[in-house]
Amino acid sequence: MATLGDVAARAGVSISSVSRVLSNHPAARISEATRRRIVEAAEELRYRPNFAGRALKSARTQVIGLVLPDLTNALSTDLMHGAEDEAREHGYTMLLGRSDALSPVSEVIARLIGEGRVDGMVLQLADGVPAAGIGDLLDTAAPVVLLNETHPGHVGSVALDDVTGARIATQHLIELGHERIAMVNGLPSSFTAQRRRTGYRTAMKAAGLRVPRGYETRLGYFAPDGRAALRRLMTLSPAPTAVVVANVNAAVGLLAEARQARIAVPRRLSVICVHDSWTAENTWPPLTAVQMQFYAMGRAAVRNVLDRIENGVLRDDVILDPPPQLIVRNSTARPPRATR
Amino acid sequence: MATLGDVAARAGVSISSVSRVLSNHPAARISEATRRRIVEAAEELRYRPNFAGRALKSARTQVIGLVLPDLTNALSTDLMHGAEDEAREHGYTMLLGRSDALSPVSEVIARLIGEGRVDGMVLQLADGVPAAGIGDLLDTAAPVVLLNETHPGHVGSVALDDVTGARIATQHLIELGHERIAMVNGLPSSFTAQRRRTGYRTAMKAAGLRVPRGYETRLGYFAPDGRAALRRLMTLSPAPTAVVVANVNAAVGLLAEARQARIAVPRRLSVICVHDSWTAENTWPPLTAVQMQFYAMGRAAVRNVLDRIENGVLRDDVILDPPPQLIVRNSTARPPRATR
DNA sequence: ATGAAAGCGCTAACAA
DNA sequence: TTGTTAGCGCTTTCAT
Repeated sequence: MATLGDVAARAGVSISSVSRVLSNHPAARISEATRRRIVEAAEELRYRPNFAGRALKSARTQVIGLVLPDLTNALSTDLMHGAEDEAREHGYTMLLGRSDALSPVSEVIARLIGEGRVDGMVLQLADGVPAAGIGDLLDTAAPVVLLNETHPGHVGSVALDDVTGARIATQHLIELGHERIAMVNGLPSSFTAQRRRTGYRTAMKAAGLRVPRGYETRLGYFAPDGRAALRRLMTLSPAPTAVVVANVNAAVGLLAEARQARIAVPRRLSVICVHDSWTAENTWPPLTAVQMQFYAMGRAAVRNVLDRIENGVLRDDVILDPPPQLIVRNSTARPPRATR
Repeated sequence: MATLGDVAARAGVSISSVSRVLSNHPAARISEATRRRIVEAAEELRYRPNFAGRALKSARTQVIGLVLPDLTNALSTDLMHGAEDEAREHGYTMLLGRSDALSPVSEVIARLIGEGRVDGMVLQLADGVPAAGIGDLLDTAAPVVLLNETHPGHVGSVALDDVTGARIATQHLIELGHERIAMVNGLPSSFTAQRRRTGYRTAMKAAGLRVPRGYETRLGYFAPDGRAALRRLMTLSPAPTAVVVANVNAAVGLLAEARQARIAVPRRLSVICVHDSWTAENTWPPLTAVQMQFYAMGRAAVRNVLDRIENGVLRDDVILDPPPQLIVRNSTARPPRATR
């Protein structure tokens, strides 16, 4: 690979002139002729600035890490796209990482920030990883912004408006005339699950509806969790006529379980979920969902990190605009006669 | 962040001794006492080797890039896990990248390899990106291994045994007694689609079955493509009694479309797909599928790159072991009476 | 307007 | 066994 020295030799100028021209130094006073010779030489040699050299000198990598617990979630895609778009517009590159049992958060942070691989990072903890344990990990050389999570004493987070999302979902069922509305939620330790629970309870309370014992399950966000939740709910008496599922993947599982148990959706049970993705369009019946703004969250998260890096601004963000949006498909309907 | 110099000062030794100890230099003859003092000092200062410094000196990053067109495919997860496991075992870090319209392959390669960010990379092209255009991009400073793709004159690729996978799927339908078997495939330009087509045709020919005009659609691997394919197939006369779908996402869409068009699966139409994922368990009916070995492919891809980097070995791999595996669920059955 | 030179953190060849 | 030193590619201050 060609270095600055190679380009300088070819253009017949000094290394520093080449550096000034190729890195668009603003205060560089370079004659047009020299500039042209340099640019030409660089192109001929297909010069590319060496990442390590630049990073070593400037103590900056122009890289932002995005660390997620599970990358194969249709929702992560939107998030990543938003983050990448925002990063690219500011001249940064995204480095996608994964955190799991084998590479715990502390290890990933040490590797990315401790070794100087990134200038900052966006971190989403896996459900069940207590934010409590990561306290001092957040006070590092580079800013860490938490996604859908807060940590006492740590400023720098971005979250969706989960409360509103769950409230919209619950209200939709209430408006259809349901009164026995259950909630299938994520683990109790999950930050988003707690907020979605608040949205659900707020809407129920505002409508003067009770939440009977057992109407809230908190088993997790995956398809098998949704299946298990439905089995549990249908043993209750009276059984719910509608259910708010806090996550689209769990809803897909719940719907499949309903088929198997011969519970007609939406005739006997209405199902709505928080989160939308292509899978929701391809269930049967197609899932009514509340679309959450993952793309916007991705952009906001990177903006939050960059504002910290470049302007020293500390901030907690909640994505209010655009707001969560109800997408009505076919898994919700009025409740069965008997209960009205 | 602490540097080698800091550690050296604290331990009262020279920088090079510290370097030797902390990077486990094999031929280093260091007294136990010194070694202990150094290790202690490093721990107290929470020393981490600076990535840029090390990379600049050694011209190695110990990073492998994994660049995929779309990371939110349940199948990519397995692939990534395999790649990461293999990389970690060899002391390498994975850098996940994405290639799409905004950051075309050439741009991504230039950035990762041209700027020296990775020591090698695994690249999967998006369907529809002609491999032809990437010729000289592959002759770079670092090895590029293609996933599910080959390029004339380029050695270094890893592929699944698509032919066998599609053959197994087709044979399953044949064994059930089907004779009018259609195939819903990916785009004609797709490498995997071509190979799966071969598997399908081989099985059909071996069984002495014809492939009537129109029985092969090649619209793509996404859910809407599967829907469109089904609509097209059902206008044919005679219509197929079974269909091999080349991808699980397309199969999910096809199944939803079948519901909507009131085509009973598997009573009137059997559906089997190549690829398995959690979504296949949660359709209705649950999808019979041929599981492909994505995890193994991920491991093999990284091994291929590392063998190239560390031993100079050039190789094209096809994952034969473990072989594709039939997972029978409920979307396949014997054909309807009339056709037997 | 251009060049010389120092130094970022690290490794390794060489010296002691 | 341990230390000194050069240099990887780059940016930037200081000279000219």
